[in-house]
Amino acid sequence: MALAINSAKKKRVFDPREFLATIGEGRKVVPFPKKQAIFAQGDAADSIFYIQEGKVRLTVVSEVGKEATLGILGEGDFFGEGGLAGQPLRMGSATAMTDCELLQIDKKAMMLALHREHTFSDLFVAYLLARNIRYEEDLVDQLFNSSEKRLARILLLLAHFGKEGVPETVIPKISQETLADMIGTTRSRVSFFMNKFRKLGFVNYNGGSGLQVHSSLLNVVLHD
Amino acid sequence: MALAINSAKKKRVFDPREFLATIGEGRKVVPFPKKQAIFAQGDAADSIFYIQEGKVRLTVVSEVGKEATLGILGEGDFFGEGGLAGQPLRMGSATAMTDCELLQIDKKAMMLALHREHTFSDLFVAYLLARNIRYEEDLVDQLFNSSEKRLARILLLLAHFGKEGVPETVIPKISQETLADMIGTTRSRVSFFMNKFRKLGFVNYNGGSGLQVHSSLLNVVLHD
DNA sequence: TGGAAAATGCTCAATATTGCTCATTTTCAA
DNA sequence: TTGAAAATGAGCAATATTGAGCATTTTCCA
Repeated sequence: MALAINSAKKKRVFDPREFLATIGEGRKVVPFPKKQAIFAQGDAADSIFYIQEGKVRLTVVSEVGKEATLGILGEGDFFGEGGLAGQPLRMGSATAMTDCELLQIDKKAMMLALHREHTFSDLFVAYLLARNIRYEEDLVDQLFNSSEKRLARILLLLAHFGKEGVPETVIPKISQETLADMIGTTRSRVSFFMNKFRKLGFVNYNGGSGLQVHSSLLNVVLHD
Repeated sequence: MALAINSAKKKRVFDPREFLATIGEGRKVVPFPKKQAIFAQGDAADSIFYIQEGKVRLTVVSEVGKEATLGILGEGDFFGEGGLAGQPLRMGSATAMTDCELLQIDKKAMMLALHREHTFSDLFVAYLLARNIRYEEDLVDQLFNSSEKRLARILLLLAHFGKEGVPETVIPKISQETLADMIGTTRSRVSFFMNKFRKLGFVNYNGGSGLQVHSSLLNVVLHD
């Protein structure tokens, strides 16, 4: 499903970690081992998270049990902010994809922090704006593109989800099932297109754990 | 296409209009007659808008000329905020659906205003959070539901897009073409489902300009 | 009010997508 | 290392969707 592969890695004039550390009460650093659930759909939404380290996957499960992946977030991203908008319960689940170090902030403490420090408030607004733009792009992608193009787009995004600025041509392990959940199609389809892409030389993956993406070639798929 | 029928009508502890009026420089009230373009995809994005009165439609056009409607906004909504996040150009177009009275605020003035008044900053953050939630819902809708369900959902949302709290059972004039753009399908499909819904008694529309929605019945479609 | 433009309802063939199933291959923890 | 679980590649019939075209009906403005 239309995944948001965020990574709020901007030039750091202001270090949110440093500021967040100054929130006394209502804040704690929590480590999560790989695969652990951070929160589940339906839990009370009384805190928000900031990723200090690691990758987190956000998912939603439909009434009939279908799963969608709404985003894969990385260092510098916030998540679980729905509570701030008055949502009493988590609308989806969050799971650690790698070992993570998260900063968990109580809703109340977060609101106070937003008032205390303009720079922090600015950072949060910037984050929300970026997230909005990303959701909008995902939506547009869903509305305009076929599942083949959506797959190509997600692969490209994943390929650039590497370290600071350095495009990874090798995508970390990700199952076809998850890819299907990300672009809103079935695993059949993903398998079909992945093999097509492979035969055409757009991607490379042979048993090995890594998936190699040839960005410029995949771009062709995206733009017809 | 996955339209966001927003309407930021909350309890008003703080009147944004009043505060916005105090921004001296860099702010002006602009009237837009029905159907007039407010800005177009590709324009410079150097201001943001606040809707004082009227309805505005946000659209995007794809490379191949397909059009998507990203949202229909109403009183109390902001739009064109992409510039605040650093987007130099408009990523889509905004058009007045009715006669509108908009407050246009320069990017710089907006940023100053966010600093000057905490309450305003809070309001804007709340708006962004609400928008995020809405985009997320639209995305989930796209990922999970068939076009028939998406149409049902949009009709329900439009039906509740009325005056403060009072659900409208009659939806203002909206073409099947626009509906198709909103849910990401073709007019054929919309025509097909609209007639199906009509035959089943879920909606009513006979030439007359209004479309009547039987919410509880349509809800059945949505939940199978 | 007369027309032109827009919107609607329908049909149809060509595709795309789903939702299975099944046989292998890979991965991973005990 | 080994066995169970997860992931993959394929095939296939049933559906859903697209993208056209075309005849009416409605809308709306000059």
